[in-house]
Amino acid sequence: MAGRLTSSPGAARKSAQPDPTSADTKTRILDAAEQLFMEHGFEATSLRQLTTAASVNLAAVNYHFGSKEELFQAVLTRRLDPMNQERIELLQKVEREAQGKPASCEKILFAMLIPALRLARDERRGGSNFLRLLGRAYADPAPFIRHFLSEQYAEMIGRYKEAFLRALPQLSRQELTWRLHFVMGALSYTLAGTDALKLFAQVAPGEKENDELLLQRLAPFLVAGLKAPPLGDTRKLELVSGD
Amino acid sequence: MAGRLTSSPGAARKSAQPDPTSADTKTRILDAAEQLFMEHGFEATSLRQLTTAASVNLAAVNYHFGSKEELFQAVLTRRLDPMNQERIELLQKVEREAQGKPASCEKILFAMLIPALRLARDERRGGSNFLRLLGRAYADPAPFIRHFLSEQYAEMIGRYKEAFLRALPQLSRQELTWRLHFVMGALSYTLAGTDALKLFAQVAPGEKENDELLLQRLAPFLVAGLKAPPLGDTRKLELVSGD
DNA sequence: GGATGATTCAAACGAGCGTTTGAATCGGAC
DNA sequence: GTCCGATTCAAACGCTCGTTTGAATCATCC
Repeated sequence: MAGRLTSSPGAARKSAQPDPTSADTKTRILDAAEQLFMEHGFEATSLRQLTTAASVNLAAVNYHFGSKEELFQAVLTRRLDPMNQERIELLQKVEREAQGKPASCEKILFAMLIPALRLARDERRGGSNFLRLLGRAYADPAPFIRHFLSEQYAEMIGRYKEAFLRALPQLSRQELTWRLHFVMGALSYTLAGTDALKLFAQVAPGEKENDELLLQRLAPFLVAGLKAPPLGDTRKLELVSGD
Repeated sequence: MAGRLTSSPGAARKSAQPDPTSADTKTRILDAAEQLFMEHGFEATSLRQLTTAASVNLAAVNYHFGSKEELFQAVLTRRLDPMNQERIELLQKVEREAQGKPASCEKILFAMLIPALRLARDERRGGSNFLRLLGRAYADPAPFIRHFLSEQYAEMIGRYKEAFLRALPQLSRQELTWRLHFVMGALSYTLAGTDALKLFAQVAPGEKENDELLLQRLAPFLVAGLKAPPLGDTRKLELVSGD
């Protein structure tokens, strides 16, 4: 048996150009996995098609990552870690600029959206492919994916919740928890979308509906939802009354 | 070979009680499939565990439904068809009561949510299990699922879009298309949720956060988002400016 | 230039998959 | 009581899966 976990295996190589075929084996696997997991999902992507697409040997995945599951986590962590770190830093900057006063709801939300948008526009970091993968991972029932994501998101979400609580003092902590849930839902569903959009059709096909325009439409929707009067302030909804 | 597709195979039986083990074979398969597809997703659910859970023979799925994919569609269609039909009827009722004037945004939205809520509360129709399955199906990349869902939803969504257009004349058709997309995102993500909620934790564990309360929180959020001023009315968001 | 450890490779492993088969069984009609 | 189509059943088919193995290759240092 080769020394699979004795030391970080990829330590021998030196540089990595953005050339698709000449890159590091590890990187080639990650790139192909990002693409294929996004297109077909985790379960429906086989290591054989993945390693073929990456032009590496079948055994390379288990050698470099240990297992298919660990590969999936590596694919996510490569982009998610820096993105969430950037979100935290941006939030800190927003709060610094507010000088003790609560930052505005809009600015907090933008601090959350901007790193996602930057990532989507950066082809060197997977472009919008990765965000679509992330949106789908969010809805995946596999327990290891759910546990992994909740760990990756816990700190970032916690910090944003505190910031929103100060910006929206009329909301109880519980009410805000729900609304952040809705925000993440609309966001991840939208990012995962593209073809789901065809449900609603009529988006002019020639028009470049790029990610920036998308978030420009999403932001006002979410800000208005976050600022809506909480449940108790309006009359109770009459749901499920008799016909 | 038995006459697999010569006539509707289940036509010999007569009555079906809600007893879990004494029901129709077809029904037992559908019930088990609903549960397992919800828990593990389509790909990760094997016909062997499914037929074992339903206490039927392995071959019964192919005999009664033809294939695993067709079974999945049958699981969806059993609940989705009536629910979307109810949504359409409820919308017609709302528009009738408005007597020519555009119906209010709230009422249109409620007409969409109420059938989902009714289904969620009806244990005989799968309760909230099915809605969770539906939320996950919405994010599934498998093409046959996406095509199937877009067909199932096309008419309902189209009618609601026209109604919302009248209720929200300040929105362009394109803007509304996006907002309905966000609405469906928040809705399906929320319905698929349950354990995703633990991302945000702190929802008191003893408290019965049932589906009614959930939609009571979701509705004001969505209404506010739908009514938000469209993009052009506010200053352009300054995304991705330099630091 | 031989030793050493990291990496790649072809091949195989055992398991589980969706589906098919053909016989056994059932239940009502005649 | 016999027939017949509908249904159930145990067994197998062919295939693909993720993973493992042990030898071959490569790069590096002494």
